[in-house]
Amino acid sequence: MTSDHPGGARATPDDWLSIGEVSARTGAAVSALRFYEELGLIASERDERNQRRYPRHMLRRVALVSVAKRIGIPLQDLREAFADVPLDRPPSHQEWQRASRGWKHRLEERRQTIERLEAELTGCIGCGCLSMKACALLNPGDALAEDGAGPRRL
Amino acid sequence: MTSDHPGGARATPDDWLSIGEVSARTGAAVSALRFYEELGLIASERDERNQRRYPRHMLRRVALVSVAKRIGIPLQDLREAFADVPLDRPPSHQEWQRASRGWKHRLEERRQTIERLEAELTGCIGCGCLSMKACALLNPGDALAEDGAGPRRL
DNA sequence: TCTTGACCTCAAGCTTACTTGAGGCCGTAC
DNA sequence: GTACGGCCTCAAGTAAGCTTGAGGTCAAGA
Repeated sequence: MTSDHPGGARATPDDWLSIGEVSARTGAAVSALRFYEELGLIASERDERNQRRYPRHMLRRVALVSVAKRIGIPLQDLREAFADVPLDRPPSHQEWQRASRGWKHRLEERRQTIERLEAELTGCIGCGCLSMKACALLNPGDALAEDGAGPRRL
Repeated sequence: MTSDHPGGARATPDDWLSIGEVSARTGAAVSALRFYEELGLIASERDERNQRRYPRHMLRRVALVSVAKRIGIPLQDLREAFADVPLDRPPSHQEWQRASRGWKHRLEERRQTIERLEAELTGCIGCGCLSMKACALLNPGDALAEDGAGPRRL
């Protein structure tokens, strides 16, 4: 999708990127790209020399993978989130939007978790974390240590 | 744990938690706790039967480890961030504060990364991500794809 | 007395996310 | 023509973060 509308054909030669080009432009290692392909996270076609050729829209997928990696979300989750976005053609605006929204939701969750932790840690800084019972960091939402541990030195 | 204040000594028997107790109260698996100890992230003493005994303040360290894990920050980073906080005694208010602040900073960075990504993804949703050049997601701060890929539709 | 449960060690195994290495093809530059 | 760079495959290795398994100790309950 690069040149202007040569009209018609979906892919003129220039539309395709080699694995090295994709690597250079996304920052992902060549070996990582091959690996992502194995996982079905991205896809490529082959040229007459059996070399991978990537359509431009694949850059976006690679970027998503890098993002997931950067913030520690498992690639498997990414796969699920973008399962409905086609790999074999540029996704439609709508397809992309739908998946993006789900993914954004995922990011929001992640951010909120961190925000909560930040707040808790701020509390801990304030209290010096000497009050173990009150420390939210110590009681992460679920298993509250409430077995009457008795007084701690304050 | 559990009984109240037998008073005085820094460590009356009741002040110490078994590995099973720590596991129950932090949610970390027993095997994980042993692993964290190997890494030097937490520490324990032994009782007369060679079983691990954890001082209460260790719960906080375990909580920190769980947090790091939850948000995908490598344990090695945690180790560095809390390197100056002693393992062999309850950290002083000051020691804890200093390390906590560094760690909070780390959390903030993480959150900001995610916020940026969220914003970028929102942009992508808005634009349908058809404009590759403008897509921040595709150009994560560094390697900009500026090789004159020519106009894209839209 | 025997069993059960909680703990111990050490070694091996597993998952995720890749990297590295060996061996080989092809096209271009010197 | 040969060296080089970029690509290919397949297998093995690596690092992080644990879990699982084998084999053993000890104390308390039926």
